[in-house]
Order: sequence, then structure tokens, then C-alpha cells
Amino acid sequence: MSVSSDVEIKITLPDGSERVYAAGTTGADIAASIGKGLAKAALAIRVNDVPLDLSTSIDADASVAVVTRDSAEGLTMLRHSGAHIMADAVKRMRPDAKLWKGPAVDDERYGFYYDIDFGDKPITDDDLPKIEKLMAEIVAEDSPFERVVVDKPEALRIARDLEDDYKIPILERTPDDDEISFYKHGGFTDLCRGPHIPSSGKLGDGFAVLSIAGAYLGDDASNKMLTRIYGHAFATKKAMEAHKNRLAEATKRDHRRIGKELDLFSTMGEFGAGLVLWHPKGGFIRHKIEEFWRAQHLDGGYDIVYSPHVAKADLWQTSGHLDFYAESMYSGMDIDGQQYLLKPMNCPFHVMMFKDRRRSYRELPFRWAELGTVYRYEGAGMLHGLMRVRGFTQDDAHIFCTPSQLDDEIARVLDFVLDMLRAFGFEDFDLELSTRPEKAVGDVAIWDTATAALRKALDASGIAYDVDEGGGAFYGPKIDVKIRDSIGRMWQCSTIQCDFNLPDRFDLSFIGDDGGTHRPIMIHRALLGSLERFFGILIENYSGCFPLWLAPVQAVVLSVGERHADAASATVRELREAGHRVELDTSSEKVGAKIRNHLWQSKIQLVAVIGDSELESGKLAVRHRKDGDLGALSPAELSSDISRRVRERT
RNA sequence: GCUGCUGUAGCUCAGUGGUAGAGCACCUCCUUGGUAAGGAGGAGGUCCUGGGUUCAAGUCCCAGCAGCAGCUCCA
Repeated sequence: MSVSSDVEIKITLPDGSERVYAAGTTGADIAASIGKGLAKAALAIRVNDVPLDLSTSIDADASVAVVTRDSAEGLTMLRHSGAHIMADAVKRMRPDAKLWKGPAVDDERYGFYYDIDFGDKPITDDDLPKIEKLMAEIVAEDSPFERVVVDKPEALRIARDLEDDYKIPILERTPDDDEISFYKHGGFTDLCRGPHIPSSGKLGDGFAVLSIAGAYLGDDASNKMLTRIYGHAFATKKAMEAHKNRLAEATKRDHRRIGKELDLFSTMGEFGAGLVLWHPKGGFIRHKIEEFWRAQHLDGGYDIVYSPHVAKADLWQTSGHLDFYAESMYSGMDIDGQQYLLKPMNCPFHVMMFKDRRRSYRELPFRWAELGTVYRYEGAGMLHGLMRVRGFTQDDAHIFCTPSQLDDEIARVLDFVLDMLRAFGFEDFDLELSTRPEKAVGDVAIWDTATAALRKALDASGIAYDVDEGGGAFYGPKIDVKIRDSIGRMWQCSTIQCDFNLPDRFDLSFIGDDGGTHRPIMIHRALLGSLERFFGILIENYSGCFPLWLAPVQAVVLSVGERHADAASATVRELREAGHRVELDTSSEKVGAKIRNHLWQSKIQLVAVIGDSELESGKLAVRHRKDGDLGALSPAELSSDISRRVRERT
């Protein structure tokens, strides 16, 4: 700028190479000097690791990286600028709209949003295509994004001129000597730190306006609700289309839709929102899950216990639930003049079981597992298919152990969790350790011991994990496990939590080898989380095509014509006697229609066809949904194929 | 809970204040067929519920219930 162009500066590029430029050179100049392609793809620069506009001039030696539209950082900028362009489009459509904020976000569905106040005339879904069209016009105008740096009084003047009322309190809170910047493109100006893409045209054609929803001002429920418009942007139109296809794929897999189509479950709707009916086919799958779960637990050193659905208010008082969890609990019922409450958790019952008699260190650890059905009040807007319900069954267990057993128990639980999840086809995990928060019960020493035990188990697992410092519950540190499903989404199911609170509240103790009384440590753990939610995840993961060990129907035998019906029926009988779940189809449909119904509509894995040549050979023409034609198999061969698939859990 | 949208046949959804519709599924009959939809006919409705406006309401208004999207919440 003011520096004369005969002063030279040294620019270090990310590959370590150095180039000399005239002082005052811009990011755009540097990109252009390196290559045409880079210049085209460049959106911004990083100067000494600070992201800046491409038009920023550089006056001193620096390391510079060009941010391109296909990098993660570039995409974030593209989306952030997309939010500005969307806001511009909205303002063109509705000049009375008052802007709040519009960041880029890291979300599976959306790339950016803008929160906007439309006063008493909110926009509707019908307006979204209009906004998208206006955005395309703004992109076509290709107006440069221009950074305007002002002082605070000037900034306030600009905000008032723009009638952007929500920006004024932000500016008023800003310290007087802070640098305040606006970004302008065309006739649109918005308060923003930046950086932005060089011009609106750089947004390209890979963007979309996706949906609208309410969002609180400042994401605070005590504030008024604004309209949030969601959009997304990608480097190319092709990538945008691919994203739309992913959204469509997720919609296709929606467990509510598949649950209906395959008649797996329903929810009680107006007879009880958030309450689930497991239909026979869903019930069968649950039965297989529970059967496996029980077998694993018995093998894994657990005992299986049962507890009631209700208990006197006193229990929930002692446990602390009435003090800390009351708003999630249902109002109770009066039994003999005593207040009883539905259980929101199983732990107090297991604690009572521990307290039933005096315990010795020789008995510990106890590992008590229960498929315990609990009821929790969830706000009406929270309910979602099987994923968020008001009555659900936790695959719960509580381990009571001595401090010296903690290491082993934690390591054992973590192994157990991962094995269980792998059995259901999940191989990819995210682990997170949450440590002591500010407000916590229990000695710092016991926290340290427990946290170390969790950390040790995580290290031993060989899986990378994140640490959420201070993110633990007030009663103890924990490990959360997330699983990645077949289309890349993460779900949290498992949690392993140490608890230093309940043993205190219930004054639990055991007699140690010194003859004195000691406090046991309690570990809560759920592997699948809630059976309802886990079932929902399984449905979406498998898209309703369940592996044979879970599938309610493993195969269908169908006849080509009437004269094959008896043989088909006999085959079904034979396969059923071998323990397989097989159905018969002798309906008067054409073979193509039957195949379509079973393999593609009902998502059954195997069909076996019997026609003239099969009658002749005594074999079956077997077709698998994914593996295709398996050729001619005898009933015994089909039976062992089914058995193999069950064993392999495929 | 909050904001917005939606609620019509078992399912997916059309429907302009004036006689309730389609496709699929279902039932019956015809067809007995060879690997992703054979044909014909039939039955099926508290248009979510309750109020209101109107000569007349599936349609407009209000309230409730439920569902959907998001926000807030989530030991």
C-alpha cells in the first residue's frame, strides 16, 4: 500500500520454498504467480497462520498458504460467504428482515445458516426456492467482497443505517479499541470478522437453500425465536448433488419409515406420545438381541437381576433423583397413602440389592446387569421415533468393586463394550474420556484414581480417544463410546461412568480384609444404551436388511406354478425342522413379482425357487439379495448356508 | 417447552366454500407363470378432536391432540 514497490519481501510457501515479491503484493498476486489453477481455486490466504482475504496486501516477510475451495478450510469460508450471499438474497426479497447471525457450521446436513427476524410475517418453505434463485443472481453479479474497517461510532452508525437492530448490542459490547470490520458485496453490507471469498461469483453453482426452522436468539431458550434458514455449499455442483443424494439416502433409511414398511414397531401416537409398540417382527429382533446380550453377560461374569418399575418417593429422595432429576420424572401414584414414583433409572434398586445384607470384600466385585425399563419425561418437541422416547429399556449394569479392583473392572468393561458392538456390525468407534468438572462430589484422590483407571483402559484399547477436560458428571469421570454406521454417521450408545455419589448417599459399605468398613466404588455402564434407540440405529445401519442371525424371516421358498406347491411346502417344513425361519409363498404371482416382494420389498436375504427342473433334480434355485444367484442347492446345502451366515452374523 | 409446517382410505398423497379422489396394499375371480410389478372386478372414509364463521366447511378462523423440521434441554 504505502510501501514503495521496490522494497522486496520474502514469502515462504507451505512446501518450504521461498519466493521474493514486491512489498504490498496481495494473496491473489501470490496465487497467480504460482499457477493459473491455484489462482482460480484460491479463496483466501493464511499469513503466518492467520486467515485473511485474498486481497490483503503483505508488507513484510511472511509464511503464506493459499486457501483453496476444495480444502476443509476453504469450504468453511465458502459456506460462510454463502451465508452472507443468502442474507443478501433474503434482504432483496424482504427488506424488512432483521439479520442476527450467519455462521458456517460443521454438520452432517447443513453447511451454514442465517438467523433472521421476519417480524410478524415469517417466511415459509415456499420462499426457499426464491431465495436460492436470488442467490444465483447475486453469484452471477460476481460483486467483490470488500472489507471495511471502521471505529466503533462509525460501526454503530452503519448498523443503524442498515436497520440491523440485532447488530447494535453486539457492537455496544465490543471494546472501544477493537478493530471492527464490515464486509460489503454489491449493495449488501454485514458486520463480520471475515475473511471472505474474493467475490460473490466464487460461490459457484454448488450451493442450496435447504430448510427453515425456529432458533432462539443467541441459542438461549429465554430469548425470542428467530427464523433460521439452513443452506449448504460445496466446491462444485457435483459435490452439492452428492450431498443431496446422501440426504436422500438417510431419508430412505429413516427407521420410522422402514419400521412402518416392514411392520417392525409403531408408536402410540395420541394414546401416549413417546411410547413404543414392538410388533411381532420387531419383537423377534429384540428377542434375538436380548438372547445374545444375556448369553454374553453370563459368559462375561455378570449376574442378571430384575427390579420393579416403581418405588416410594423416599428411595428417590435418598438417591438424589427428586432433587436433581425431578423434572424428568413422572408424577407419582398414591398407594396406601404413600407416594410411589416410576423409575427413571435402575441404579437405586441395584444399590438396595447391595444393601440387602452385609457385604465382604471377598464377594466383590458384583456385576449386576438388568434390561431395565425406565420412564423419563421428555419434552414434546424431543420425541423422535425410537431414538428419543418416554419409556425405554436400558441395557444397564452396575459394578460394585473395591478401589483396588477398579483398574481391572474398567478394562474389562471397555473390552466387553467393544466386543458387543462389533457383534452388531460396528467396527469404527470414537472414544471420549470426560474428567472432573468444577462442581463435583468425592475426594480429588478418588477422582484421580478412577480417571487414571479409565485412561489406562483407553490406552490399552489401542483406539485413539478424545479427552473432555471437566466434562464429567458431578459424581464421577466417564468414557463415552460412539459408533459409526454404514453411511458414516456417529451414534452414541455406550457409556461407562464411575459414581462416587450414590455409594455415599446410601452409605454403602463392605467389610475389608482389615475387618473395617469401606466404601465400594460403583460403575454404571450401558452398552447398547436403550434397546429402542439401538434398534432404531440398527434399522438405519442395515437399512432394514438385517443380518441373518437377527432377521425375523431368513428365507422364503416359492413355487413357480401350482404343481410345485407341495414340494415347496415340504422344503419349508424341512428347513424349519433344521431350526431356520423360513416362509412359504405359493401365491399366484409371477416369479418376478415374488422375487421383488421378498428380496426387495420385504428385505429378506434368501429366496429359493422350486419349478419343474428343481422337482426333477431335488434341488432349489437359490438367490441371495446381495450375493445374487447361488445356483442349485439341495435343502441341506441351503440349510448349512443359512447356518454359516448366522454364525458369521452376515 | 419454543418457532414454523403438517394431519383426507392400511400406506404414499391429490383435492378451487357446494355429491370424497388416485396409486400401492387388501378381498374375489381369471391367469400357473422361471428371477425387480400378469389381468379384471370389489370392498374400504368420524377428511385428527372440539368449538366458531357461513345458506353451505375436508377447505376459512380459534383451541386442543398428534406428527415433522429445528432450537433449548438431556446424570
